[in-house]
Amino acid sequence: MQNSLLPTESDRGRNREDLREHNLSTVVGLLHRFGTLSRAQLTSSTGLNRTTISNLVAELKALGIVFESQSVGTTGVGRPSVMVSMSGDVVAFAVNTAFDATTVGVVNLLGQVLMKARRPNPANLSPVMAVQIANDLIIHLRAKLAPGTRIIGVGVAIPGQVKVAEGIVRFAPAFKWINAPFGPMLNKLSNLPVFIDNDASLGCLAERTMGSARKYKDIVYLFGGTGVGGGVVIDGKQLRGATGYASELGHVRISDSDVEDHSGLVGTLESAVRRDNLLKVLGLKAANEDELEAAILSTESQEARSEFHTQIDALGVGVANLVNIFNPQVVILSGFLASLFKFDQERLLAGFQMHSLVASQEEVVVIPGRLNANLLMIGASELPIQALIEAPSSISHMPLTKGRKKS
Amino acid sequence: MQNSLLPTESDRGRNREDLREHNLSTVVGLLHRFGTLSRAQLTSSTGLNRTTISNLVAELKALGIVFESQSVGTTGVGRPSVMVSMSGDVVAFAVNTAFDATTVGVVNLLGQVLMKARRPNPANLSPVMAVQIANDLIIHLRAKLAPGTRIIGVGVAIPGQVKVAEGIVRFAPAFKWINAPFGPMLNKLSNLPVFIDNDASLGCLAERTMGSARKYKDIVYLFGGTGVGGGVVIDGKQLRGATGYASELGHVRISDSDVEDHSGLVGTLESAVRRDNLLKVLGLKAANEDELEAAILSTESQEARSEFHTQIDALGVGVANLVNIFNPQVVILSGFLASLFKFDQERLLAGFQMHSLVASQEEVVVIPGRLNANLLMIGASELPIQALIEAPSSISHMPLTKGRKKS
DNA sequence: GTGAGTTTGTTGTTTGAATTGACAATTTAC
DNA sequence: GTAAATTGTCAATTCAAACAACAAACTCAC
Repeated sequence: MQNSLLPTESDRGRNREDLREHNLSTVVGLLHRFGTLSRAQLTSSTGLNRTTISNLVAELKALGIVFESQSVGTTGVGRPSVMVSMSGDVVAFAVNTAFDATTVGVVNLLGQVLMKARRPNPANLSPVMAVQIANDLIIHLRAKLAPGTRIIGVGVAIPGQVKVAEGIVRFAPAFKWINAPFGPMLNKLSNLPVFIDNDASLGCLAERTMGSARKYKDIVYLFGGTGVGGGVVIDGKQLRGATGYASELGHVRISDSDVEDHSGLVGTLESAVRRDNLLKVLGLKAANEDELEAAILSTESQEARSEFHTQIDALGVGVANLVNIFNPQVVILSGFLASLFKFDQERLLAGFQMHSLVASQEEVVVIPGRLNANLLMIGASELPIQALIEAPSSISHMPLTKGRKKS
Repeated sequence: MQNSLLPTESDRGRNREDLREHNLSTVVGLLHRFGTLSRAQLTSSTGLNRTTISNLVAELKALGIVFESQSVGTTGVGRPSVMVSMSGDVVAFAVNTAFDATTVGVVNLLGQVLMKARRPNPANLSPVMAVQIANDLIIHLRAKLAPGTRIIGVGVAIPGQVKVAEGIVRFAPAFKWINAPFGPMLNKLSNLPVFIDNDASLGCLAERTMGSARKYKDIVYLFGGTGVGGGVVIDGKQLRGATGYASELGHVRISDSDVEDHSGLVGTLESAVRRDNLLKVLGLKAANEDELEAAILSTESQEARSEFHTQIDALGVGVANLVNIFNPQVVILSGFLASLFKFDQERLLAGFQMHSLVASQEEVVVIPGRLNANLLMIGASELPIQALIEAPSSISHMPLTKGRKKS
């Protein structure tokens, strides 16, 4: 065999166990998206036999991932079907290490944020300190969990480029981190499986699971915060790239300008569409999302409105480029990009249409994101949840909180 | 159930038949990539049992997709393993409807082009005429096929945007076609399964299967012909987008210029990196690939070299953008883009590095394409071949050429 | 209220793809 | 020539999904 052409993981064959795991995975995935489904609905969605669904659900019940309940209300003729729901006793920790503060949340399998804790970050936050803070908050929340709660892992959202497979933060400009092994360190402290990814990519996952993009499977997502980040979902799967750095949509060069963005690249979308300029023309020192949006939508200043128009035009080019490249079903604008969108939707769409191919633009919708406060909590929790969905029986190795739950 | 959240195809469960088909598919896919493998190699690559591989190969042999032969030469200790190869009796037709001519080829499962036929296109080629010409050439070649040859379908490369699922050419600027149902028409005439896609996307597939990108599974491909087209492979799978228009990488706006490209978009990569300008500064009226490359590499004209530099700088920006977006393992430059790359590789790489993120650029290689003459023959044939790989047992429904083959 | 019709859950049986174990075949190494 | 190693083959086993038959629980028409 030519040793330069090695067979990859996808060349593996499948046996009966893989078949079973796949079907378990399919059921868990459906329940995660839909919350509660009847066994009859699972049967028709999966195309599997009644008996098989019955067995699969029984196994998931034994694993503690789902529970069954009687259907309430009328459902039509015939024997009412048993309802299957995600267990509330299975949770993931979500960590968002942002510039100003670290937030940790407890999220259940339905994407509900059960608890949250926040601690401000010190200046010059080092990776070690960041991991320590995250772990402290995890310990704090873990103590409050009901006895018998099963923890499937920790998902971490980082404002920077992440080597996903190894859990290494390759470069986080906000903290000036280079090659910080955040994942392995937090794993060692917390003794839990840790998954890390870029914050914007996780925002995209959140909108797909619980937000504006639930209906879609080909999604381009742009988030405007300090900088501009992005996420992409293709055929239901997150775009990660060879090493996990993909979907840096803010760093696409769209003009000849030599204005720098936060990573030092010139003429990029992030260099043209920027929150700091919005604050400046609005005369604001600082503002949260809602305050900024209110100011944008209410200002009468011509200077400010002119700046909005400039930024909207640049955003239109950025969106057009991404539509030409990805031909998505939907483009989600989040953060202050959603505010710009609301300020002058027509202008944005006109600019977008001017710069994208007719065919690609005709079936795409551009809409604002829906999630705000819990965006990154939900997004980060998706990482361990997706891992659970891919291999449901792995849950039997996960730790259980001390104490005994009433059965 | 919320009817706005319908379960999709990927929510289907799997049964034993799907399991079998998947394993057959895995074996065929390996053989397509590697040509010939021993049963022992198949066993270790797939992780399946010896007995299972034996059964799978026997079934594929019965389907006529593979054949077995004794291993030649020494292979080490132990009983020598039986070699398994792709059958030479199974072929696909490849159609390339280009501006000046239509080319049809016969390609076997190993990606070898067995025969080729070409006919110039008349001016103002209509879709009906194009289909007629393609079908004539198919009939011509079909008559020459050895008796007993099995035909799995037709793959068509079109210079334009294609609604892949429906086989409709949405827009082909070279022919001024709009919504031409090329696929259904050719299917009706030829009575064969027809698959259509954009030519650059198929060039990408070809380089992945038989060319420079064989080793990689995350690939960005740029082709410079009349215009600039692109193709993307993510984790071994072609990027198609929601309707099939994805990877229009030439139409990404990279500057403030208002120069139009062939689709009327301004400031795009295609508007800046253009063959016609190269020909002009070189004083050429027309040239094939090799002539153009020779002229580029040998000219002493300062005006020409200055134009090359301008185009290379634009190409550097384009490549940087794509690396930021996709984080691929490799970027393949094909057509005259490969010639520009060869003209001044350092300048291109320097420009690319200036405009891409450090992390994303550090593990990517930029290389020229390797396939030339048969690029689109191989690429187009990949469409029916991929369909066969996905569902190997479907071959039993495929037509056989008349006559009886010696068994 | 009753019975017909409909849909779902359950139980026991069947099916078939992959695996296992035992043994034969064929090579290399000494 | 014999031992060790690797591969092919056959019979038996395993087990996830499907199937068939029946029971359970509902709606609807009367």
